[in-house]
Amino acid sequence: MTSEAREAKGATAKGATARPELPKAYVPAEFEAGIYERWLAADVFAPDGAGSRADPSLPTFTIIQPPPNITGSLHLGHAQRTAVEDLYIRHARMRGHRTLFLPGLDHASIAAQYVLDKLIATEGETRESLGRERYLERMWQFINATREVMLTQQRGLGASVDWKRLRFTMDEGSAKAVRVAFERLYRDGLAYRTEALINWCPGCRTSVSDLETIPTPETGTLWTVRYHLIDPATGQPSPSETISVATTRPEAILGDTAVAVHPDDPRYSGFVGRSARVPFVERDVPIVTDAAVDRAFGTGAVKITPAHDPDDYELGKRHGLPMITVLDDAAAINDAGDGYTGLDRYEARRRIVEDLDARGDLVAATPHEMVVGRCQRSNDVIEPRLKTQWFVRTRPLAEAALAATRSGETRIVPARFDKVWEHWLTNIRDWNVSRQLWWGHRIPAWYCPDGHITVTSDPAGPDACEVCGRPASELVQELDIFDTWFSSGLWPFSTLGWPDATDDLRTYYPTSIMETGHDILFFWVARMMMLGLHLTDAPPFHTVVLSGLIRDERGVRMSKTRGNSIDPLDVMAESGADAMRFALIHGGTPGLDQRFGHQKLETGRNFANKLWNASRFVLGARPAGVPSDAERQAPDPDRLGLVERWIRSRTAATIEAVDRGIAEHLLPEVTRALYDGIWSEFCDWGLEMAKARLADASLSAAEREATWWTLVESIDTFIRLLHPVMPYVTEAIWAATPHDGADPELLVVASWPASTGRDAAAEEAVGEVLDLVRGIRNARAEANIEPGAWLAATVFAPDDVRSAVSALGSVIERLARVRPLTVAATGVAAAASAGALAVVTGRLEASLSRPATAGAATAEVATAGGVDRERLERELGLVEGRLAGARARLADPRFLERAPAHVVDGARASEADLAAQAASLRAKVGR
RNA sequence: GGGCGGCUAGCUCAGCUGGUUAGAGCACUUGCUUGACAUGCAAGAGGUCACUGGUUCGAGUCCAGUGUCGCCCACCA
Repeated sequence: MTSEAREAKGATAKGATARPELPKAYVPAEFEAGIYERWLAADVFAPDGAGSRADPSLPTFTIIQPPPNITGSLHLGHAQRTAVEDLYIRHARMRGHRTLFLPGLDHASIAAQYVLDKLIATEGETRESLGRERYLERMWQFINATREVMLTQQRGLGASVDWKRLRFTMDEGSAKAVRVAFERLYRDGLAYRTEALINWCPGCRTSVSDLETIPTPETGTLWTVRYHLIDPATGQPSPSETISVATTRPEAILGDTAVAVHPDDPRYSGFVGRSARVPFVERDVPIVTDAAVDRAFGTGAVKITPAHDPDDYELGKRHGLPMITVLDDAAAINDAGDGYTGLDRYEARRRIVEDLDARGDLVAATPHEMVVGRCQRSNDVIEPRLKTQWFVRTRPLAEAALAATRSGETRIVPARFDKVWEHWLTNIRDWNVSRQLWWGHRIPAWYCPDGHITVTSDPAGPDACEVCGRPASELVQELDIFDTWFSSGLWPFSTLGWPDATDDLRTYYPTSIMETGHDILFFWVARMMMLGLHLTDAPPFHTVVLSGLIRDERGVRMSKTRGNSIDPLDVMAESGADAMRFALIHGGTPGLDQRFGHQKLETGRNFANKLWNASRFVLGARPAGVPSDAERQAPDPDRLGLVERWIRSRTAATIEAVDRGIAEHLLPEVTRALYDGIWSEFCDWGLEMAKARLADASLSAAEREATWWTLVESIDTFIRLLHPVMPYVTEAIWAATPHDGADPELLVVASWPASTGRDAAAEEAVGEVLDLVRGIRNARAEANIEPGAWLAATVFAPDDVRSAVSALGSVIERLARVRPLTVAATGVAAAASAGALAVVTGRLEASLSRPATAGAATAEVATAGGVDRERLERELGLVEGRLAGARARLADPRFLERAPAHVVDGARASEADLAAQAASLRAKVGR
């Protein structure tokens, strides 16, 4: 039967298509898209998909994707998120777990409005000009476009998500979860409405949380202003009696309701209890004492504006001071600021300073280093301001979150973030969840004319005021929406159907790993934890894995405005998704930021290319006796030589290292183990040794087949191990490699390899021989032997390794380019023959010379002086140095006494080897 | 004002619970179209592990402190 006929028959018999050959060139763009389509067609991503091979008796493994903001396209940070999450998911899937990787998108209310406002501005529109309804229509239109871009990017990355479970924080499921969550919190006394000092962004026209207020250092001005005391006799300000206060915000004068001094400050003791007149508004305010006043700052007297400063607010509450709001939504002066009404805050400031100066009450103006809060989104200076808003009481929620991490129920990786977590949750303040925006979930609270509050999760709203029974028709719903992070905070369970007791919730919750950037630990992770524990009675995830941020090649944080952001699609088009995933994972030390640049991508692409070509070689080296459609089989254990045993042992070592890396969440260790195992060991040595075996005519056909099956086995193992990192190239190779009956059609659902165990004897013997090969190559290079020249060699080996060296003869010949090769007992030729190159490595030695040829009697290869002394002297120096070190250590009784036995034994063995090596080298150089 | 992190080869970074000679990629030098791969192969050069002190038989690794860069938290007018 011809091979073609056999292949055709095999294909027919098994009903399978013939294995394709790997194309010669590795071009990721040519196969990546097709492979993703095959995965989708086979329905292998979903835990309950038709192609799933999960073992239902194993625990489920769930990752809910941190939903990217729907405001635009994905950047490299998202790509990194996805790469890491997909690695965990693919690994768990191959281990047979039912895995759910649930994709999603976040409506990002404030960020989305910020982007859309800019967009409609180019069309000559504003939020106000459109009105709430048309604005929201416009928003949906906008996000329906961005959504497609983002989902395309996700597919390109190779994310093995369950698309039929795709969720959005503005979908009906999320809306319901938000309503129910809020009602629960309200009924449990954990959500309340009150007037409080909040952070107001005049640009976004909304309040923002403390986290969204970025403290920004700035050089401002500290103005010293004179307030006139009231003369008790006349009730009028005294021209001469004054008290000077310092302020960085003169416009806030308009809202002053007191002047405060320290109770023990002798400078002002006479003023306490009297009144001072606030300029412009001509209001008389008391001079009060409060220990919060810093006597050393400014003049030691401070003007108090309770409605516009957090310190003043607290002080005002303590002293029962009136709170006068002087700024409107746009941060212009309102009606309370008589004479300045309508002026922008900074214009008002300028005018007030001028006017104070004109009155002669401006004492000083000095530059002042200070910190102002700016809006995370718009960068506007935040104004503290009194507003009636909804808050979530965080203290009890935070305590539960702390208990979960302290007990180890939930673990944070890397562990050092525990401290940050503890500190933040211990000092947490109540969470302002009201936003005066339109794009988001409207707060389900209704108010009746008497001011009663009714909260309900019923989408139709309440029937009546739950306090006084007024009918629904008289109630008005809150206009404010929720902070976008409120819906995100429900994400791990709202996506699984909560508040309903769905199958998904029961099966996949709590989730396994929450992987995200450390920059949103508080914004998001802490809130999911707090809300999850309260609403579902379970911590929403077992492990929090915090990744670093992606920076550009110069270490600058990537952003679109800086113009240094990279579109993952561009990267993938150029280098392939695999290369990008490898680079992102390889550089992602847990919790640390990484710089990302071209060279790292090249490393990834080259690595994929290496594996591709190694696979091509192995597949092409199939011995004649093995049919092309043969099922994959383990190599015959009775026909394994040292080379095969070494390859299998090193492959097992790679499996172990990869398993360890994943278990410990040290993903760069995973890629490092794969890179070294595949490239530096398997390709550089394993394949090269195997070539010698495959070409060795003295071996039986069965032995050569065992060699080949060993290579196939390693390739098979490597593509399985590498699949979670580089899913495409490994799947492509899988299609071309032999499989057995237990293997599925697609690698994505193949089983995870198990270590076949290490072979210490083989590793040791081959290791010694490889050292010798390196030594010979080195000597040849230094002696300027032509690379192609064959030298005759005698290898001297101690008794216990001599047979191993002999068995590896063909390997040594091929790799060191020596022939003929003779193996002799150590000590047979202690002194090198004249003109021969001497090589001493570890316990092995070699002597190299020109093979005798018909025409030339000379066998000299070394430099004119016979042995090349210089090199041997240098080696001897090194060895003697190490020997001296080893002896010094062994001479120290405290070392012998206190170091553990295996360390001492190791030192003794090393001393013996070094001594022998030194003796041999000394003999060679004639010392 | 607290807290955390980085500081290791020219560049970018590994180095887990302390154990002989500190690694990789890129860049560099020399030489190779060796029938898997020039997206490659071989050989090589390059580091007082920021500094000071301590613990230890032994410190890049642990402790204390210093410097420097960066990040997080924090209501001083």
